[in-house]
Amino acid sequence: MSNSRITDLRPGERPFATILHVDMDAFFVSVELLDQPELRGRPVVVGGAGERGVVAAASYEARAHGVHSAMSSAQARRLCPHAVFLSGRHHRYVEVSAKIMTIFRSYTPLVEPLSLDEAFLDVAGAERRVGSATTIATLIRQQILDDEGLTCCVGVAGTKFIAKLASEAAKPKASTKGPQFGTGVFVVEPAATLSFLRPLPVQALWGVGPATLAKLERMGVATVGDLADLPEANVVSALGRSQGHHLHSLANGFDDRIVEADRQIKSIGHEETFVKDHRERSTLERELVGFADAVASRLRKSELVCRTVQIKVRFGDFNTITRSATLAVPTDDAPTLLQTSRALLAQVDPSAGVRLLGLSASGLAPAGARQLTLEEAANGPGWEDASRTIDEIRARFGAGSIGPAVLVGPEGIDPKGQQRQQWGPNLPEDSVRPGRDSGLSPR
DNA sequence: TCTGGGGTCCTGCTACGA
DNA sequence: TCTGTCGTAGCAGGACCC
Repeated sequence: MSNSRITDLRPGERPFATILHVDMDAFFVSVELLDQPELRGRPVVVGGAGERGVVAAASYEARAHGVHSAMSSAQARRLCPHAVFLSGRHHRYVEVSAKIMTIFRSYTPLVEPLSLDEAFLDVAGAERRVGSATTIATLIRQQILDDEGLTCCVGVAGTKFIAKLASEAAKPKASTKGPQFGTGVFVVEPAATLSFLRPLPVQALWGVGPATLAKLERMGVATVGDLADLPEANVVSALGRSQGHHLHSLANGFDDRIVEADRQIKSIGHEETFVKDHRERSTLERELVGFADAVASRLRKSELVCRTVQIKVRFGDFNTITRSATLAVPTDDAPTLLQTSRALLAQVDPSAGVRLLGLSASGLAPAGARQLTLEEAANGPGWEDASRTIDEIRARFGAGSIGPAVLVGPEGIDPKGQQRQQWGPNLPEDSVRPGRDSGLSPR
């Protein structure tokens, strides 16, 4: 690396590629194939088992038929009727993800998980001990394969954003002849950043979705290079100051975001799409009991309290509204969340039919920072003791062992917040089937 | 025939106090 | 006392990500 090159570095860019973006291949599907190896080679779809679900992950065999994540389950079934549809086991993915993150942390403490199946790693400090970033990327891939039986792709670059694009370039591609294997590791040296970046379609930029893409297309922007060549003022005028500046910087290869190992969560929520739209307020209020219990439980598990309570209501026509309120005293208890969310729900007319209801808590702070109310100071905490006891019982006997009486049905307690319905409303047990042909018979 | 769940971040508007 | 300005907080909605 010459000195002249170093002076050419863009803000935030390392002189060498030391940032890794690791992305697991079709993670949820791959975990399912570990546990059900007889499904290997077949089109497998995780998610979309219900009527209103969407696809969370698709195997490369399913992708060859045009199935992709976020597609509605109905469309996925039309494109690939012989696929095996699985409803997903979130707890299992969390378990495997934790093992993978442990592997990452054995190389560097600077690990920023983005989701269960991807993370940024800053390996600048590990290079002297282990080897170059490319060597580390190769070692990590091999160890994940050896220890967990899973494959992944790694992008290596001088910034987070380029590393993420690089991992995309390393991925296998689906085709009708089966998956076309990628390189597994793709390195973009800082000197090659612009030549790698400029030909990419502008939607490759992080933050360009359908709405922004439409605006950019109206400006004649098709590639990242097109956007980079525009005066920043034009982009800011079209997209607003923050987004305009951000995207223009990314298009020119500038990205000064660091790998943050200890990012704080900003909100905790739970929402559900119902199998059928609900029109009765009493039904929605009953759902809120479970949501408040789930959110409060997660707040306590994270040792956090919240100041803001928000409900989200999506009607049958997909129109979505939110209502929020800020509490005088931060809380982590279910009765307060329930009382507040019910008051917010009272502002909403559900008669048009509610498709989805959600409850979230934000304005989070460490639980120790909570001030006692005058009442609590005088009488001692009341509900807090009960909440702690509930948490202890759940830790010992499982999430469904105790809960609000109103949620007790013939099957026992329905524990919300266990990711039961992560990819859409579940159908009754006997109507959720893995593919049209039971999913296990030979084709 | 549609469009999940769990998040983050940003923008525009309004209210309010200094 | 009235009016205008400014900063901030709260609220609602939108866009985006995996």
